[in-house]
Amino acid sequence: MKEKWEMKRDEMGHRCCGKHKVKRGLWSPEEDEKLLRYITTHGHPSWSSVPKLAGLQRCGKSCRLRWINYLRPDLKRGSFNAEEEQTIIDVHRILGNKWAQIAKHLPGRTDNEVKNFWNSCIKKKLLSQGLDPSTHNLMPAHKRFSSSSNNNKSVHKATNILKNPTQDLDESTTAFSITNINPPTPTKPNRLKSPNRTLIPAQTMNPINDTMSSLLDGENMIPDWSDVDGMAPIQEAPMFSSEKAVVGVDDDDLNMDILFNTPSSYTFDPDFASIFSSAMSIDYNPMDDLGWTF
DNA sequence: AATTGGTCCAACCGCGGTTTG
DNA sequence: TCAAACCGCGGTTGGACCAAT
Repeated sequence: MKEKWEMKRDEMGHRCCGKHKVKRGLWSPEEDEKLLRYITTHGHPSWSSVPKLAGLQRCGKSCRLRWINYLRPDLKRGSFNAEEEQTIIDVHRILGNKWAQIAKHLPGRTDNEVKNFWNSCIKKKLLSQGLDPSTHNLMPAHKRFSSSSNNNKSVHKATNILKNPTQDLDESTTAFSITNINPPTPTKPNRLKSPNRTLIPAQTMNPINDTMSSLLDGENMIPDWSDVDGMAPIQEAPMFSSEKAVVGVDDDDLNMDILFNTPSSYTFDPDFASIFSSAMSIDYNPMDDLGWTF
């Protein structure tokens, strides 16, 4: 049973489209075809005029959304890979819920897709690791580790390392895994809701070091945060080589391990307070990262 | 086989910023 | 200068799907 306001809304159409009665809900293949054909032929100088010109009973907003999130030819389909996931986590840590900005670092992905992936997968993963998804800080003790004893083990180990950096660490072994707490969760393949949905094979994605390196000024390797909004995706993944501590991304299980002398994605000053600041500080401020040397 | 509860994703809503007349 | 129209974004929701019971 519909509420009165809902019936009025349906009768009147979208708020954004005023008096025109428009179709809502899932798009049919016929509608997709009409929109696709129109936009590939004419472009979309004005979204508000697209539905009329394309012969669709939809509002311009709905057409725009359908194009951006589904019909655009450059869209990538399928599950997010480990590198994409790490990119999202890292950029989110810097930008927060700026899904559109985050999506710019993931070619072929939409803000909606990133947002859904965050809410359905990454958020839970961080929570299960005792990390606050909004701040990426370690949550207070009473809020975390309620479900996993492994988490406690990892943090205890990290705490020990912090107290005594030389203990447990050598130059070739993984000393501490920040996220190696839960087994890797295989991402489900996208369900094929729309009848004409096609899956495009995953392409090589920008690894996280692309994202982070784009924040750095070339010569001094100092983060240029002023350009965060304008960051363009970078195609090639520069490989840092350094004797400093390295936080890398494990492709197999998306674990971020702190390694030594391993060419990987990030290099940090071997000041352990800095290395572990993101994982260990409850009052952690993302801008603390500025103290890191890359 | 039917039911139920959880997950995931496509699409909608509403707001704020920008453009236009 | 201002109001209306437009656009883009983030938050939210509805419902399809799936697994457990």
